[in-house]
Amino acid sequence: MTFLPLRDRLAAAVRAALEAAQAAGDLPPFEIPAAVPVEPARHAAHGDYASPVCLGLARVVRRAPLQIAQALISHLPPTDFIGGVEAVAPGYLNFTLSEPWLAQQVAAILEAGERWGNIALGEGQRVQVEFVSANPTGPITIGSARNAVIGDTVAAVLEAAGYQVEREYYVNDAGSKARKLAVSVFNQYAARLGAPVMLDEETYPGAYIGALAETLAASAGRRYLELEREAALREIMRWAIEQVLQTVAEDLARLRVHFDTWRHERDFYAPGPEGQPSLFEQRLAALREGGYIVERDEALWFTHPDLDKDAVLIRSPRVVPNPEDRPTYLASDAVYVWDKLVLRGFDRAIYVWGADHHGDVPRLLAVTQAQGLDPSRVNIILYQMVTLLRGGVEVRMSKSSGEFVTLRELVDEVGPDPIRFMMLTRTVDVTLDFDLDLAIEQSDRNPVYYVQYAHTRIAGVLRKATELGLALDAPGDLTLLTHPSELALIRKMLALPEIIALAATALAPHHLTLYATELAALFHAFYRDCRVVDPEALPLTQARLMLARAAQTVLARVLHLMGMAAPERM
RNA sequence: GCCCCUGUGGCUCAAUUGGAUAGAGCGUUUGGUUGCGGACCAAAAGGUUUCAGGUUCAAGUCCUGACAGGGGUACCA
Repeated sequence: MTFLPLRDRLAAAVRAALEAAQAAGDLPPFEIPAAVPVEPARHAAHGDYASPVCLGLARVVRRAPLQIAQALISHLPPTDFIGGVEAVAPGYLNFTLSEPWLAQQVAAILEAGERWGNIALGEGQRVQVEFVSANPTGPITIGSARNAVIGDTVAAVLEAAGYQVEREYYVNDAGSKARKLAVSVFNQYAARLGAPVMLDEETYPGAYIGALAETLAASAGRRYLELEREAALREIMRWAIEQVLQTVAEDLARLRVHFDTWRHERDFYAPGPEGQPSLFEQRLAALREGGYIVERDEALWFTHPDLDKDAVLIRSPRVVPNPEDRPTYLASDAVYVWDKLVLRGFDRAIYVWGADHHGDVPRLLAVTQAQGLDPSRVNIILYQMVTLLRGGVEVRMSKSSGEFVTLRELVDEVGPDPIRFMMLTRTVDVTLDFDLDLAIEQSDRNPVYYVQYAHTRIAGVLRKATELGLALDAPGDLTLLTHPSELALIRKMLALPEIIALAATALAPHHLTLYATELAALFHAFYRDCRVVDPEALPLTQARLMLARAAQTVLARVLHLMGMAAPERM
């Protein structure tokens, strides 16, 4: 069950009016724009929606915008939802929704339930959202929390918008970071058993390394000391990464983030079945055939006219001892985008990257194009960094120094709801200060609880009604809903489909927090102005109970889209 | 140097992607319930959207150039 956003329905009506006016000779022939603009009115005096289409048409039609608007009004097709239209200087068409129609929509929302807001925008296209994908070399940090929340919420929004979505975590287990993890574990393992350590390689200092080494020593004894060094490292690497991934999955689950698939970079370099070349070798051959590979200083480079540099390294014997095993990230990116768009057949691939990776964007798009794929099928969400504030002071973090706040600590301290909400309050383009004290604080300064409180408050009203013996699902006379606060609440509930369209199109999940806050505010205003449970006025009570239930449903829907709980009590 | 993001009331941010009178929260000031949960609501003050040009019927939004803050610019990922 899907719904057409009201603005789309209005745009269709305006388009029909344009065509009818032309057919009737009231407007000269001209090409009607592909997209007829309609937007929510910013001021109540302008009605509910406004279309500036006539302003832009004035030149081609060679007539004053206001005249065009007036001509359109008489040709507007009859609809049940338009209550009034006005042509206003300098040429706007202002629409007011029909109030009786608005009141009836409460029933439609109740019938839709948590499907309210679903739209058909995606037309069933398959989209992969790949996010977090942090190096599996240690616990998830708070920096990845923003990534996780953005990715998961974008995925949820796209699902609501009619896409088939898969959530994927890309496991970087083929690079030097993975080796560093293996060496780190090996060294502490060896030290525990009194064996010499490898001093010539960098290691991670975190306490979790010690825990891994402890487990390894307990389960494997001296086995890895007796193995050839590189073979031991390879095995330890594989084992350690699986261990880390397990805790990564657990930590993210505490934030209510789950993945459908975990794709391992290493698989791109494994030989194919029956001695076929690896996926990487296959893609490398294709790129070479396209003339995108140059050889220089014993290394392979990717070159493309769209790059600002003349070439980017794709494989070199100097990166690491075993170049067959360990190419650069660009090599993997090339294989991976092919894997997504061709081998697994996604229509679109969405990447969620921290802004520190912005330099990689042109490379990924170039290497996509170089393989004959349309780069517009690749969308990269770049989000700015998070700074964690405690007591008003920035908490500096660095994984390589071992000083960081883990996601697990954060979730344990403040719970998933404040984290998810606060990570979504701003556009991805803005650096985010995460105020730990505010997140923990359970007061009216904390915006997180404002929305949840509205949901809780409705639950309280419904409990009260039940105590008085009222049936919550009894049909009420919705025509009794005429109070401005009632209608304002309904108007906002009806806007959900277009909010989802907006968030899905722009890949901008922050619109949800804004919408949820506005919806909550309108419920609170309704609650103040209109007593719901009134034994002296039972018909009105039944109608308002329907409205309250509908509002609760929409609030719950938005909270769930954001991955938050919709509590009955707080 | 080059690339990316940002600059909007005291503070933190929105603005449906180029539309009319730029909106919220926090903070400040002043009020509100002998009634469904006060984690609520109302009112007031507070703005030349960093600056200078340009495009357009229309610019916070697009273009050019400054200025300021952040990030990136490895044969790391």
